[in-house]
Amino acid sequence: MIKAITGTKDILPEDISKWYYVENIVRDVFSAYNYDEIRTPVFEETRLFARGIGEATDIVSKEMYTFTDRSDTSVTLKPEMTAAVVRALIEHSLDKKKALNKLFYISPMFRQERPQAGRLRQFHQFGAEALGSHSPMLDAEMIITAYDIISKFGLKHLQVKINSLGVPSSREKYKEILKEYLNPYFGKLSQESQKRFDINILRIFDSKDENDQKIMENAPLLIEFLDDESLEHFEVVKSVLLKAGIPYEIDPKLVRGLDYYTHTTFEVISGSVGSQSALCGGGRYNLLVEQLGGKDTPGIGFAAGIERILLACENEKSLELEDNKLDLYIVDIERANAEKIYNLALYFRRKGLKIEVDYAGRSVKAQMREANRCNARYTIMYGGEELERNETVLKNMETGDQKTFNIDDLDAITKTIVE
RNA sequence: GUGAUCGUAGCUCAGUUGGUUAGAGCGUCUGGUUGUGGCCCAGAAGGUCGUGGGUUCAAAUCCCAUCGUUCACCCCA
Repeated sequence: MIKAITGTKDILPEDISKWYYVENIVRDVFSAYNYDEIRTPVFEETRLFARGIGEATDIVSKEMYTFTDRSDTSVTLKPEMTAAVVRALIEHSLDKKKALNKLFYISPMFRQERPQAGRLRQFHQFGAEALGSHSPMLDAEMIITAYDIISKFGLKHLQVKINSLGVPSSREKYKEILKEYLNPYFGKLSQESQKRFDINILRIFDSKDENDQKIMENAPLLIEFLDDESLEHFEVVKSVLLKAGIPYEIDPKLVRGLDYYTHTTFEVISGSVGSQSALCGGGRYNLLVEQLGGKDTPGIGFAAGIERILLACENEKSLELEDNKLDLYIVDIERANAEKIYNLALYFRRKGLKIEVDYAGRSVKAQMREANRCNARYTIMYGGEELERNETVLKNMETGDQKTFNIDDLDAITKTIVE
């Protein structure tokens, strides 16, 4: 048997209503904040991601689906969306047509990691990118938008964490200070953290090792070394969030792994998805557009994992989905009127009603069972002596009531069903 | 990439110290008289016991390999 690739999942009909539910909310809320949808190809030239995300990041160095196509171009299935959106912005000069571009997307992403709860190799994200403004109001708005969307799924115990990474120069300075602080403890750090010391020292804050955490308790924090402008920017973000009633907390240890972040970073965390608790993550990236060959354009964005959100919703049983109901099932009493019944079905279907009939010539009992399984609101019992009198029976499946109609009076039948 | 875990019908699982034709519940299909569902009852279909080797008179059960699952680490949404 050929199976789906490791880390990929079929979304079966029984689950599709959840996806519609999520996607509808996402589109509605983004629309309220005046975001327009953008769709980019699933694959791009490899160097876009290498340059945009950072050669040294885990995503680029060991997680991308990269291959050469038949014309020897190295292409990569998109592992995240920001670089692709920025590429499109530059390529189509969107920044010149409009001062501020507010874009959202819903799209599959690909990363070759070991699957676990809340992590797949093909997974789906929705997210947004706003390009063209330095305003801290926009940072706050982005966080509010993300929070608004996720709140609509009825999840409890959400945490919003924010931090500021400042500008690269102060961050570099800070890294040196952190190195000085950690040097005496180096031998006591966990192996993982010893590696991080050189590769990405900020990540040591994230360590799950108890001893590491103890050492980091008294470490100097990046936020203490921010320049005045970054601090002021951060102050505005916080005050807007406060007024909007977003229950945020400042997490000086919140470090994002992608190279392009500057200033504000944030995450929305849920306690009900297992170990991969970040439902959503994002931040400001003022240098990325220029880095990818565009004009100096500030940007900010976030991405949210749809599978993780659905996992949280399932664990909290927070989604209230309506049953998928069939309007009408037409039962062929004598199993001899297939063609007439099909035409009848056609009539109702073209009226926009959801109709099913039996294709297997089964017994009335079997057809009724099938109607029931389909959650049919009504059945028509077609045939028999009623048909001889040019009549047919409409049965309400919930109450069991039956009404007789003239077979030609389809309007009356439609009316009853629609009501 | 590392560690652990599990792999028996469509689904959830049972299968005793290796011993005859591998079981249950749910689901599916049919039927419980002539044209009516949800409950109930009866019957039927459905399994290369993940795959490949090995040990043994005998393997779903023991050993090895391999593929896959799940969870965690790393990292990230």
